[in-house]
Amino acid sequence: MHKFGIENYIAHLSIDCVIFGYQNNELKVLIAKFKFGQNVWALPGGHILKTESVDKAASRILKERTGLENIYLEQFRVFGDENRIHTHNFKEVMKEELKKFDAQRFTPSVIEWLTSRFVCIGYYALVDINKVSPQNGEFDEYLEWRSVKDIPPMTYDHDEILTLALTALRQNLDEKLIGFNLLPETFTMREVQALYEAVYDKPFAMNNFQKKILDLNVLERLEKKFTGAQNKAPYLYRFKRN
Amino acid sequence: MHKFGIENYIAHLSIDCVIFGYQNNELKVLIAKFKFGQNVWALPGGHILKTESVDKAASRILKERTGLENIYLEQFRVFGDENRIHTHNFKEVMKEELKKFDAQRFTPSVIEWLTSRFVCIGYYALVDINKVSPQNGEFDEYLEWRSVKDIPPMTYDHDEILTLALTALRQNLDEKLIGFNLLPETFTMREVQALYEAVYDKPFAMNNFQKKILDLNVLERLEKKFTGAQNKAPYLYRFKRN
DNA sequence: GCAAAAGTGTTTATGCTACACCCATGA
DNA sequence: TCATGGGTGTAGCATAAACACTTTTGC
Repeated sequence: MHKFGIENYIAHLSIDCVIFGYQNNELKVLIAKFKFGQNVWALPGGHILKTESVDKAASRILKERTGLENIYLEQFRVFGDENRIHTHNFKEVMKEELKKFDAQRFTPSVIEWLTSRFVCIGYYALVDINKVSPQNGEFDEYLEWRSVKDIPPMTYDHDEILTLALTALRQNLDEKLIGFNLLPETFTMREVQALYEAVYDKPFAMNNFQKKILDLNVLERLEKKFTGAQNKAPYLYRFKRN
Repeated sequence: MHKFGIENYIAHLSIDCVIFGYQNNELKVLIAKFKFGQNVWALPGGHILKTESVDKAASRILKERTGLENIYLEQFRVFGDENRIHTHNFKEVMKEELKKFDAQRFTPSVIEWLTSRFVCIGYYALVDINKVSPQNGEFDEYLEWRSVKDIPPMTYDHDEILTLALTALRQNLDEKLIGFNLLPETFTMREVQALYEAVYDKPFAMNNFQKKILDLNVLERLEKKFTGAQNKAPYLYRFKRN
């Protein structure tokens, strides 16, 4: 493999992505376990080509990790502390490990570039978890969907980035109707409610919730869904396409 | 003057500031008229030192232009289009003018650096307009407070940056109680209302507005303000410090 | 029929809007 | 005493929360 092409990317500026999915009544985040170090976790991220827009870079990075295009993506904050990388212990581990990893590809100057100070643009993404086939990045041992309630400590300031992404998601879920990006094509009202409960980590009353969602006038009711359970079959809904 | 120290700054990353003030019942923005070109206007901006945080860079830039410290500042969006500078006519004007301006200070490599592709972090600031003494930047002929309703076309995508700053301000004014940063130490309820009317560009009913603001429980009522007008003297208020 | 969960209707509380009214001030 | 604008109270409306009830499904 040829040398890592630092000259193609904007230096000192990176993107980190908080990829939200929803499964088994839990809000989940796709995080990466590194090959380096012991039990080192991080948010998927990447760099911006000198010739591409920041938004396109985020889409590209998302596609590389999930295989999906046209993902719902939202830029939510810049993390620009001067010490967010510099004072972190993991920086030195990273330097050592990169050297051992592939000396051809990661020359001293590349390693210096990769471990220098970075300003990070935080994006969050909403995906239908069933459609995603996670793809390891170059430094990833594997990717894993983890409940937001069970996130291991992550490198640098990634814990803070996740926290603020969740805050931004909560603020936008209602207003921008983005929650439906987390659900499959058709879904029951109960599933929408369970999603909201997972995001906000609190219960909603069924009748009021249903009224609120239907009053948004963005769903169309389809046929009933017979599950074989001995109770009334719930209706399926679909997001209206105008 | 010595050479412009590009080596001290992060390349391809800049900050632009929308500085809001309030005067004569109008919401105003501090914008700069350039020495270069004809009638060229821009938002105040600057670069980020390699050793300083993004937030501190924004504070520094604000202090350079307004003389104020501890300004209310909010990062609201990143502008990362790959062509936001590149395809803009003004880029070529800028290159020419910088060369003529000071060939010692603006060497070809510095000019190349300054007119290359930039990703911009947008901040908005709220200031008490009476406390500000505008200071010209290096390229500014003068700075001017202009009503948001009377902004001349600005360079690059600065018009869009201003529009989105105003959107962000409107979203935050209520929730974060930031509006009081635009007012002097003490003020009447009528003045608060006029400020809100200027920001949202719509009228509010006096009694309901007063109730809403007082219910926030963040103001303390002081003595009356006698203006000599032949009507009931309004109370002065002050923002509570806890 | 019965348990389980879906779905709907009604009442209550809350907050916002609109209207009506009173009060202080200086000429 | 009057015009002017400040300040307060209350009724009406719309929205949201709480409570109660009916319906469907498979055993």
